[in-house]
Order: sequence, then structure tokens, then C-alpha cells
Amino acid sequence: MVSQSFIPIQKTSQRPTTTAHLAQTMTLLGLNNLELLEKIQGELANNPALELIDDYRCPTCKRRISKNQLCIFCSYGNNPDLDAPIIFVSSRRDFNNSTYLNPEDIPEDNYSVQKEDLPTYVLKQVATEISSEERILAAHILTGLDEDGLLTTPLEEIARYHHVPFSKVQGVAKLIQRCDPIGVSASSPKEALLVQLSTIKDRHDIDPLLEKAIEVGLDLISRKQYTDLGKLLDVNTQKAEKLAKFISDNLNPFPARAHWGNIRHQSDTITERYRKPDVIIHAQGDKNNPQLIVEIIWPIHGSLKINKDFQKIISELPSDKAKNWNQALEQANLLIKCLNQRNHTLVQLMQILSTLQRDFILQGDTHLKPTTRAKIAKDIGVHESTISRAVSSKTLQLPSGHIIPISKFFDRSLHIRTTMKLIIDNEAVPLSDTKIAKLLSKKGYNIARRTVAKYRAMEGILPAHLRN
DNA sequence: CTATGGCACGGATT
DNA sequence: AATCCGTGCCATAG
Repeated sequence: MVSQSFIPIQKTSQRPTTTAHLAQTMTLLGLNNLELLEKIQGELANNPALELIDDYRCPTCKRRISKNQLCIFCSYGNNPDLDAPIIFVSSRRDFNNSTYLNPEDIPEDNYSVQKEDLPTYVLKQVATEISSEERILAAHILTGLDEDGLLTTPLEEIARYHHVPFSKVQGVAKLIQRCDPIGVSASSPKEALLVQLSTIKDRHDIDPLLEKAIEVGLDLISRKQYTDLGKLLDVNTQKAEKLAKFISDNLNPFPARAHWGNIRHQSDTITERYRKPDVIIHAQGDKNNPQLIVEIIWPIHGSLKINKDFQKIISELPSDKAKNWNQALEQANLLIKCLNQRNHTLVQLMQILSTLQRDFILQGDTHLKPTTRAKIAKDIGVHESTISRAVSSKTLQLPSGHIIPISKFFDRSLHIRTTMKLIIDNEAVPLSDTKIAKLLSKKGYNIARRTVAKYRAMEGILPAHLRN
């Protein structure tokens, strides 16, 4: 069904043969790049049979490349078919420094800054504005940030620690909060929102009620209880919903997380860490018919190899003593094989996904073609659970710079929901669910009236009589 | 009588 | 086996 004009991928890996092989491949596949990095580093530390050598090779085709470079063959792949996406595993993005072949091609992303880098990143911004004494305070504040960019240690404590007046620490904190990402080092989501609001206020007119809404009604907003919010603010529900929409569209309660596509902030599902995506898709060339370049991020540089010296020493040991070490050797071998397998599966997955969902990638939510993990599994010829693992807990950066969870590719109703939103956005008079259902079926989406209601609820859209 | 939300069922998906 | 999702039926509100 999917036109499969793939770039030839070397058969570096066979199907898992042993159960151990299978088990480990499965575990590795379920890890995202950050977890994988931890895993590999752990293995390197514990297993003397394994070593990381300065032999930079393209993880996809094994050709030799230089550090932090893309593989010419894979990235620009001598692939005559421009409609086919180019897929490759790339190690060019080092976790600390990255070089891009084509800086213009790389979308602005504030996601590339790794978690540990956030303090440094912010400190640089304030460094010029403050005295060296204050810089120490700033550093102290910034080291107390949690993953969300919020401050966990109270300012009072910091003041006491450094024997300086509270107001001074507060001053530094205020300065930091105005840095990018705005609101960083706020003590709570509420404070972060207020700071962001006040910076917007400098440039635009905003509704004074917004401040009050955040101040007193934040938990109502997050629970989407607009009616109650309205009562609290003494306005009607529509107005309350508008306020809430403005807040969720323009403000971010967790400063360290850049805006995540238009992911719905469903109460507590935002557990994703602030980190790089696992896959990056670029669009290159002709604006109207660009070629997709899919980079699967590989967290390490150099090649994982069996340590030859180690191997030699072991082979000379008497067999009864070598037993444990042989096991380590086995394990190292297995790991390397399984990592290859993991890459292979991911490449295949992205090949199918980026071909099938090309329109979605380039043009947005309305063009998502609903698929299931099971179908993809069938196409590649692997078990469903394999795909499930490959998809889970991984994120992808679209050419637009938005980061989405890969599981969004499997959203069964996103395209309908977005067309529905379009209809509602453009309606002259509020349309009832029945009418919306009819309009949708004209566009080829046959869904029940009841389902329209469910989708509305999902998108946080009010029923017709409460809209205007 | 119309519009909509709650509940529950069954089939698909993971 | 557990979960998710679309849908029908029914109660309630306007």
C-alpha cells in the first residue's frame, strides 16, 4: 500500500535468534534516546568487554565519517526518487555541541538545550546585568531548579545561606524570571504564569481579569471547570472559557518545557522530560514539494566495539577461570547486536510513517491518516508489541519545530477533531452537534452525533448554546 | 421538542 | 488481559 522506494539499507542485523536476544532488543527498543544513553553508559562502566572507540561511522550504513558530521551518503542519499523520504540514524547531534551541515535547514529550536544546560543558558543571559556577588546568588537559584524550570528551594533559605537581605535575592530572582524561558525560577506554576503575563502586558493590552483568573482560579482552569471559574470572577461561562483559552494558548506553567506543539494539557499526562526529541524531521528543497529528511537521534559518538585486548586475555585464560568473563563477552556482543536491531527497526518504522504521514508532517493535523500500530507491524513484518515499544515514550520534532510524541501518528480521530475545530471556528451561528455531524459527513467523516459531543469535550469546546 | 451529558456496552487496539 | 473508543439509550434542561 505504501510505495516502498526505500534507500537500500545494509542488512546489518538479523532477526533475533535467541530468547535473550529478543528480550534485550525489546527492552532497548522501548527506551528513548536519553534512557538509551544512560543504558549504554551503564554497560560501558560495568562491562570491561565493551569499549567505545574513536571510530566515527555512520550508524546507518557504517561508512566512516568525521565527528559531528552527517553521513553524506545517507543524509543526501544518492536516492534518485525525491518523493521518498531519506531516513537515517544520526549521531551528529552531540549532547553538548552540535554542528549542522546546513544551519538554515535547522529550525529554531529551544529544545536542543539539554536539561543540565538550562542553568548555564539562563546564567549567561543575566551575567552581564549583575554584579559578581549577585551572580553567586543567581547560580544558587538556578541550581535549585527542577525539571520544569521551577524553583524548589525557597528564596528565604538562599538569603539566609548567603547572609544577604531577602530583597536582594528576590531582586535577582525577578531578573532571572524575565530571561528566556520566561518565568524560569518561579516558585510555582501560578507565579510562572503571572510573570509571563506581565511581560506580555508590557507590549500588548490584555484583559485585567486574566491576572485575577490565574491568581484565584488556576486549578479550576486546569480542570476545565469554566462555569465555576466564571462564578468566581463574576463573569459568564463563555468569558471564563475565553480567558482560560488565552492562558493555555499563550502561557506556559512549566517554563523549562518549550511549547509542545498544541498538545493538550490533559491534567497529568505531561510527564515528558525536557529533552531532545528522539527523531527530527527536516523538510528540504522545493517549498511546494520538499523532500523529507528523517534523522533518528543516536545518543553516542564513536563505535561500540568488543575490546580486543580484553578478548585476547580471556582467550588465554584457563577455561574454568574464563567463565565469568566469557559471559561478559557474550553480553557485550549481544548488546551491540541488539542496538543494531533497534536502529534497524526504528529506521523501518520511520520509513513507513514518514511516507504514509507525509501530508500530516508538512501540513498539519487535518492531514493525519489514522493508522494503527498493528497495521504498521504487519507492513514491516514484526510483532505489534515491537511497534508499540518503538513508539512509546519517544518524541519527534516536526519541520515546524514543534515536538510531538510519536504516538500522535496513531491518533485515531485527530484529523476529524481538527476539521471539526475548523468548522466551529468559522461558524456564523453556533452549530448544534447534529449539524456539525452532518457537515462532517459531507466531508466524508461519518461519525455519530454523540461522537461529535465527545470530540468537543476532548478539545474543550463548549456546547452550542454556550458559544456565540 | 431539541440539545446535550452520563452511563454502559461491545468491539478494536495495545 | 487491560484499556481505549465510538455509539446507543436515557434522563435532564431549556
